[in-house]
Amino acid sequence: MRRVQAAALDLFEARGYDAVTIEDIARAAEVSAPTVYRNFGSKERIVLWDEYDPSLLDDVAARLATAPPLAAVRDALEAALDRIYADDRDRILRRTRLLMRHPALRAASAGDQTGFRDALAAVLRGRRAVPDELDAAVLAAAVVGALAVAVEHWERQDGKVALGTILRRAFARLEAPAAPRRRGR
Amino acid sequence: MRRVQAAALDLFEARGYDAVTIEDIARAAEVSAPTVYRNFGSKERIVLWDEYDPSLLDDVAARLATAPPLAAVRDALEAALDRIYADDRDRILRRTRLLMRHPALRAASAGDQTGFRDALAAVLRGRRAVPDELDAAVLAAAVVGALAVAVEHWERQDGKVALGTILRRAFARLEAPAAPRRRGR
DNA sequence: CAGGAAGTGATAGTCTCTATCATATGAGAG
DNA sequence: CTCTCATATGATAGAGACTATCACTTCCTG
Repeated sequence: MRRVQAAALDLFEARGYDAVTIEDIARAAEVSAPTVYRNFGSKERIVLWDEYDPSLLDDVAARLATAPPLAAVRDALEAALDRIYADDRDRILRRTRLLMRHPALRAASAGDQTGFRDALAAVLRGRRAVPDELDAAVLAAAVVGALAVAVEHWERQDGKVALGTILRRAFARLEAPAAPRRRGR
Repeated sequence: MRRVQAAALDLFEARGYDAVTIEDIARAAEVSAPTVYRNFGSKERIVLWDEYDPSLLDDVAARLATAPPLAAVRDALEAALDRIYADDRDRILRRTRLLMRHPALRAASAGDQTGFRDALAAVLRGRRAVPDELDAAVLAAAVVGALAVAVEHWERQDGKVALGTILRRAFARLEAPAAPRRRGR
């Protein structure tokens, strides 16, 4: 599967997402087209595959016992980031770059974020950290939005500024949304 | 175009989104299939068409002169809502219902929200209300997320609670994200 | 009335994605 | 070693979304 994704990323970067067919990818990865679909389900999923870490929500739930909601999510995200940053940084950067340049991929990614938002809201409510349904959903949406914005900001600078740093700045803004001014960057 | 959308909504509700082909819609609306594509561009757009109001961003920009960012966006949204609520409430409810039940539509809608988020961030920055790029993007993402969550909450209750009320509650949560408790609902 | 712009329908074709079937590969039971 | 079953793969056929092109109509303008 990694071989298929790697071959697909190469082709997409070389020729553009729309100009590459599933047949091309299958041929480059030395598998058949139906196999690609069995593994990934759709063309977009080849790029989006592996985007999320299922243990992240467990970590959030654990941290909710001692920390306020926003801090719990922020710290869990930073910890997850540290874990994968060393190994997968370049691959994530490549995928994010593709993602931001092709509307079909952006839409699919945004759909994934909605799913993650719902899962996060369920954790916030389940742990009684934010009992009200609407409140939990609003917080989860804000958090997921901040994460997405941070990743896009990171990509726009070619990954030169550590993603953890940007994420902290984004969360700081979330925690004090009404205060437009902060110290100089 | 309204005739095509109305016919499509009827068919989607009766048979389910996936079971209806463009040919079916074209036949029901008494046009040809290529015409449907020329007008809407894609199957999802038939449902999503007319979702946004271009003058909304101008209104936000105007309000930024006198109000803080969150209040400006909130008031502009409520005003826009009041304007369309009387006429289009039922149609929006039907479309939202379809939207939440079919992953392809959810993803497309989420992609639109990303576009709206970027446009809103540009307005916040352009008016010097939130000069920093990341700050503006975080705020815009939080706002768009809150709006989406409010609309979904509204649909989940079959539109029985006024959308404006839900939106105000969502924004109240955004403005004080660190305070988990509020007065009883 | 002539000519041009814009919208429509018809047709053909590409590509994504699904379903089905046959085949191969590998693990465990006898 | 062989039989059996489960799983993965490939090949094929097909539906349907979407694009491109062409011819035709309509309507607007000079």
